[in-house]
Amino acid sequence: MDGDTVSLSIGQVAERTGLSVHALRFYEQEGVFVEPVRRGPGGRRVYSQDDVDWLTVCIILRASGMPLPALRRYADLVREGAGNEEERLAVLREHQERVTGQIGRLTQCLDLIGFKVGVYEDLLDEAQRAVEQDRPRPSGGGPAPASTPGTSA
Amino acid sequence: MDGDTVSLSIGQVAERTGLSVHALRFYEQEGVFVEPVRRGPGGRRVYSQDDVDWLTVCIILRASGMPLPALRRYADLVREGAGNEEERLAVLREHQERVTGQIGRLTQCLDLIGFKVGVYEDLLDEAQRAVEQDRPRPSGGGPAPASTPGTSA
DNA sequence: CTAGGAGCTTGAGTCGGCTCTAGGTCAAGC
DNA sequence: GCTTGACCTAGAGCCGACTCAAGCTCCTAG
Repeated sequence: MDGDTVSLSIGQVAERTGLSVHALRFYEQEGVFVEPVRRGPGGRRVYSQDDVDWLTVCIILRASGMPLPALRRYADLVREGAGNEEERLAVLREHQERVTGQIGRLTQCLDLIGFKVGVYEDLLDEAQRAVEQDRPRPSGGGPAPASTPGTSA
Repeated sequence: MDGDTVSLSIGQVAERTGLSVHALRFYEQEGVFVEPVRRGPGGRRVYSQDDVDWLTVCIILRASGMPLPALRRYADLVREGAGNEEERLAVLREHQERVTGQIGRLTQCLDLIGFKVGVYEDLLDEAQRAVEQDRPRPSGGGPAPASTPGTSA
């Protein structure tokens, strides 16, 4: 790999990961990196391609809701080296389940939202049709909207 | 409906919605309710079945990541009464897209996680097979795990 | 030689969404 | 009369994950 041949400043890493320089320093402090971040002249951080690759994974895990402590734990295990693959797997599996569950819950919510969107679309469609036919909407006898917040709002 | 016939204390509502009494008071303060919560003797809150139904919707919207301000806006529109259905629809559609996007992103993340889980499973499978055959694992020549954090860790 | 820009550290501030505390009212039961 | 328990208000505190500010060191260009 070319992990050794590239060396990036914090600004460059921020640019290509989308993380802020603040977040990068924060992550370092939180022990998210596998290797301690190297330092160049003047104490400046020097990142390798491997660091960026690792960050890419981290970003994905974070984006899917893995809490920082779990991420740190995972980094700890990787840092320890070979021999703890079961534990790494456990961390990943736990997160996998979290995400699967979350997707399931969101999908359920989406059903309800879709249903309500449909209700309002129908409502507006009808109103629109009434207008187009130059037939004033019945204002007293029709189905009264918003009378039962739980189902119609 | 039986919205008028039931009247519940804050504790009962907490019990049947799963929200805490704190959260209920907080939501009220944040303007999440459509009707101002009625008060009984001694200034105690009295909730109707409609309130509980509305809360059920709120819980689903919150669970799918709708921010409180959006929820309040939606409640505001419903409170205003008929005539603003387009706006309600807009709020719902916006949220619908948020959720769809979120599910998409989570699904992508899940792909990567599944991939990594698979890698570790294979790794451990192999190790297990080696042990069962009473054949000591090669410790120097095999594929070295964790050498490229981005893909193997 | 000085101004700008990127980086450094430490520590404080922010935001969303609750959660908890303090101090008080009220009704029921012993 | 006293305790208990559910409720009230106002306001403080907490958690996670950043984000920002102050005050410093460098290096480079004009």
